[in-house]
Amino acid sequence: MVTVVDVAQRAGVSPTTVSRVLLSPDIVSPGTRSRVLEAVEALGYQPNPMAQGLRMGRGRSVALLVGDIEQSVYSALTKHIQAALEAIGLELLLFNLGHRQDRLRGLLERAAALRLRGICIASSDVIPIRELKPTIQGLVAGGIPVISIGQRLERAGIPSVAHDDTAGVSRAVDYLLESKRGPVAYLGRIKTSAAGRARFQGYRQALQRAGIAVDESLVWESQNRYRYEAGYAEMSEALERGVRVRSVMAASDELALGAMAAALDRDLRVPDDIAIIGFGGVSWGAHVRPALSTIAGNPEALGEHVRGLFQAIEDGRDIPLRSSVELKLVLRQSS
Amino acid sequence: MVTVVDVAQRAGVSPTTVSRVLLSPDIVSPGTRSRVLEAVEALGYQPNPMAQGLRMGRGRSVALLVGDIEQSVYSALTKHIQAALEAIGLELLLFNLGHRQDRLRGLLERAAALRLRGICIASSDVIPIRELKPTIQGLVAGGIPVISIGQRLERAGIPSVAHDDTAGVSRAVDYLLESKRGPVAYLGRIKTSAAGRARFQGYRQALQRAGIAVDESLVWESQNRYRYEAGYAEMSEALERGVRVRSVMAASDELALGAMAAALDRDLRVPDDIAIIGFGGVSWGAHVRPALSTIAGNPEALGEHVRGLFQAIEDGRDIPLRSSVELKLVLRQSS
DNA sequence: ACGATTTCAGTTATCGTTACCATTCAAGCA
DNA sequence: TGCTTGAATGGTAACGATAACTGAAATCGT
Repeated sequence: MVTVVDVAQRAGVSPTTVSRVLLSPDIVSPGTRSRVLEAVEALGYQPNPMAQGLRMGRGRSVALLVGDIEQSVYSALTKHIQAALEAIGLELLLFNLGHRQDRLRGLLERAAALRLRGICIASSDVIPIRELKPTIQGLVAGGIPVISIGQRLERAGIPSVAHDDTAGVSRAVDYLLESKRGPVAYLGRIKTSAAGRARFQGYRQALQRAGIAVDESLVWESQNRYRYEAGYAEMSEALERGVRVRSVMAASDELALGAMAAALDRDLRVPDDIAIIGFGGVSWGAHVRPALSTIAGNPEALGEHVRGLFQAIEDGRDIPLRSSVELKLVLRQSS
Repeated sequence: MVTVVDVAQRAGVSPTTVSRVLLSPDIVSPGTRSRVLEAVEALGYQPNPMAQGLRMGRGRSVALLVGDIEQSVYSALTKHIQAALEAIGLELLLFNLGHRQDRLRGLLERAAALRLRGICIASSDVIPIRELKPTIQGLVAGGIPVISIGQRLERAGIPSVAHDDTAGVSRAVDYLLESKRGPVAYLGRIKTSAAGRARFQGYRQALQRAGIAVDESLVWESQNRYRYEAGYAEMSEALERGVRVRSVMAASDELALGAMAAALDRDLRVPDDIAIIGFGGVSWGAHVRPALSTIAGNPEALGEHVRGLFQAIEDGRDIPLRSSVELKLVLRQSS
């Protein structure tokens, strides 16, 4: 492998100068600079990141701790974060949490030794933040920024970038209300997570604006996470009970699909008998029949924000504790 | 941060001994060893990976070059590969190719400088292998193994682990034939990729075993990759033409879903009028109505194989140029 | 035209670890 | 006993890069 010394020899300068040309070109005279650059080019020199990392006290990789890469929300996010980091010359070290808290803890403890450039936590699972806070503060104090994506952790002092769930759901419920189909039900977990609360809050806000009181029999609080079966079960149950409902705002696309399947299995027509809007904007939503209307996330914008944050960090600027990204309402066949 | 020197002082030995305890414990006397271990424990020492990497000439990270992490095949694979690598103390550096050849090339060229432990290419896209071969050979010669996952590149000398597509499709077509519904169509790209050829080969083998000649009007060669719209278009067209067909073997789940939608849109019943089996085993296949029968991949087994390969590499053993993983036929409602 | 300041490049030390060689000491053997 | 052999450990020099310091030349102001 070709090293700084090789380049230096070829350019007739010292290794330091080579380093300078690469890191802060403006403090080197134009003549020397171009000679060095030429040598770099000719020899195909690429700095050894481990030597750099050792010397500078930190590497070029950012760890992404993701809830479950297999879920499309996370894989989409991962894709854009990777692109965003690559755009500013950083690498993505991927760790799949698989929804296990102990792994998060362990990873966070290893992080300092890894000399990471930063840590992104992208998980919608409940994070034992109280317990983790000292570890995280230690990391931040040691120069390793920790940010949360998709889950608001700003109250714990962790810069967070997330979608504005309340506004998104609110807009979708507005739409369902405007179509004047009758009662709108809400399907999703509410109390178990901040995101759940935020989404439900959007539902309440929309009803409130329309001057409608929340009917408890139309709030179906699914217990079994955000999965398909729960949606199917809740919808089936409501239909069994004979609840009068013309549209459903589901807090996830899986739930929505489950609810839709339950309705279809009972020979109800979607959207004629029941309109359904999901949340998440997963790609398969467009391919099921009827195609699922949904409140889609904007992973690209999320990625851009992350890029902005890291760029700010690199430049030594302060970063905001809270940033929001707008969701968008994607209307397809189901509503 | 605590270093070897700190540990050495506390244990009353030299840094060399500490290093030895950690890397080859058996050449240190039990007494010293336990004293060192105790000091490591007490101080919470964690080796600096960059210093190690610099000294030893390579790091602990493996790059995964993935076609498109957003596709569930790849995200599932990524998940298991990450777990497999972590199990042997390696880290996963993720790069999303986004189906762009130039990126693959660029990444491969940067790889040597990154001092990677290895490179996994997981892409079903056409790889300009002839052009890339010298670069890859350079990497291998430089001690960085390159392996392919999901695409057979063994003819180019690249160790590959992939599903046995031919056997999988063959088994599924056997099943469709056995149900005696009549003509079985094949839907998918054939000539454009080795995987396409392998899958089609499975179709041919099954027909051949059953003593049936391949009917060209039942072979629908979709041009537009493996996507939904292509499936929809091909199926529609065949139906328009009045082709007599009772079941469809689709080379991807997206194609299958497209074909299914086309059939459904023409008021045909699935599986009663037309049975459909897809390929890929994506998770949403279970959630669409009717639930999609499919030939499912086995990403976990793939991950295990990769772990085996890297373990072998670490141990200095030779690795096989070709390994296969069995697909499994998942029968749901559509067949 | 002379000292003060700036610009530019080189020298040296260091980041934390491990490989190589040297050293010590005990055991084995004739 | 004296010599070889081996096990166990320590000293030191790298790995490849950069930061702090140093020195020389160039620029500046008056």
